[in-house]
Amino acid sequence: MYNPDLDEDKALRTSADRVFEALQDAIVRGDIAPGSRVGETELALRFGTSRGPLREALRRLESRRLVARTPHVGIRIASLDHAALIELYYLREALEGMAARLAALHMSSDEVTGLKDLLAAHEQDEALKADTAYFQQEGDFDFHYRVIHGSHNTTLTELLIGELYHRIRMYRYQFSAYANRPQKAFSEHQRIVEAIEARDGDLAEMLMRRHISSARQNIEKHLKENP
Amino acid sequence: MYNPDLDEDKALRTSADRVFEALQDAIVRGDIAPGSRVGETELALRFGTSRGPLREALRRLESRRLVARTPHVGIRIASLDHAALIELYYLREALEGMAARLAALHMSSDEVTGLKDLLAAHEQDEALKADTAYFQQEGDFDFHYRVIHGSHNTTLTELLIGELYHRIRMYRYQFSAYANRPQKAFSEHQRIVEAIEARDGDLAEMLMRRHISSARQNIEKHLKENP
DNA sequence: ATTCGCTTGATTGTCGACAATAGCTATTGA
DNA sequence: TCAATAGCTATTGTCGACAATCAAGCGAAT
Repeated sequence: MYNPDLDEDKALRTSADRVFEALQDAIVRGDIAPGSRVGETELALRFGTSRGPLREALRRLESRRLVARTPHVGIRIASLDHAALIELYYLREALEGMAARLAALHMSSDEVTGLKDLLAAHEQDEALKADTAYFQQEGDFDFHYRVIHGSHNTTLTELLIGELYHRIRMYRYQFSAYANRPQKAFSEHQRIVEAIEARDGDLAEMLMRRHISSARQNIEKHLKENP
Repeated sequence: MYNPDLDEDKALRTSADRVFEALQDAIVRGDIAPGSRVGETELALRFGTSRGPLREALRRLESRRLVARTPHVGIRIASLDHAALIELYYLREALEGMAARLAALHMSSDEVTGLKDLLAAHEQDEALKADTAYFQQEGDFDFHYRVIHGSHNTTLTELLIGELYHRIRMYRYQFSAYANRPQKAFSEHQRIVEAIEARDGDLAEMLMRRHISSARQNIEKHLKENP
């Protein structure tokens, strides 16, 4: 799977950058219990550094809402609540809808070809054929990453990939496998690519918004059935 | 004018928080030249603290893209380029369009009344009557703040107000007064409020998107004429 | 018994010193 | 004269120690 932070060329040299990366991964993957309080000394020891660089990493994670901090008390790992997850999907609907519109206008023909090839590869995927949730977990991100990058709007890309997607990934790790109907999602992906290839920005935006909106409704329905 | 960071209740006690606030303001207002390199010791002295808290503040400002940092070299104040400004307006179009849609669905009747009162007050504003740019600088933010809050989507609100608006304010301070046709903007605001009052989410979103889109086109036209 | 206040312990906030890296300068050789 | 290298200097990265603050536990008084 594509990892956005690898784009920051040059190995993350400073200790603060390393611990930022490692801690973010630990939080996203759930290695540290969501909502739990953790001490700075404990974390510094765990990641093999001192409290100085650790605190710098914490401030960046605070900006990404992956940890919450209260002065003189300590830090708390972000907890997952359903309301915030739904809110994130509204954000995705707006932002990725715009990304699809811009992708239809600005993607190079090479990028469009690459996107079509990606979908062709997905079509051969065994997990997709079996209608398993696996496709959603991995291939879905690839598709959305490509469309977002295709917008050629670096601010939009950095915002979606650099800040919001980590939270979405965290939710997926926690409540895994929503029965997201991979085959339905796949056909929606195909229609979006067709609109992009036709350079129809309006249609691409509308289809992407529907795609994400129905994913949200699916989650809401799932949450209503399983309290 | 409304300042979002005042919402974080309790006075910003820690030194890192104070310098974060102060430095952000200095950057936004242009007190520190955009694109200039600044030393950590120099900044620490200027804000009356040591390098520890200062570096924590810098990491948060780095997340907000107000400073850029290269390891072992130093930090550089964010520079303003026109391409990024245009990109920001596409983001605003998507996000504030969604905010207007949600505001139409979720705003309380008291909030709608308050919004109408705000517009009535703007109508009496001397600067607006004279079609001066001043209205755009201050009153415009108030209106947008209220709509964004009216969405009752805290993730969306924090993203727009906490992170993106500082960059927009920085641009406004730099290339001040775009001749944004305040009276035209005001009538657009009125139509948006009417749609919200009618609980017409589709219309509210469409009007907000047009409003921001035409502001962007106005800037693009202005930039084309003045290289 | 309950509540208020104090003491104590632990954790966070801050600072100054030391180590490491990058960029600049000067020197030397062709 | 120019280029390359080596040393130097200034700045950033890291660490450990000290100070400040909060929370919990204990005790006493109503």
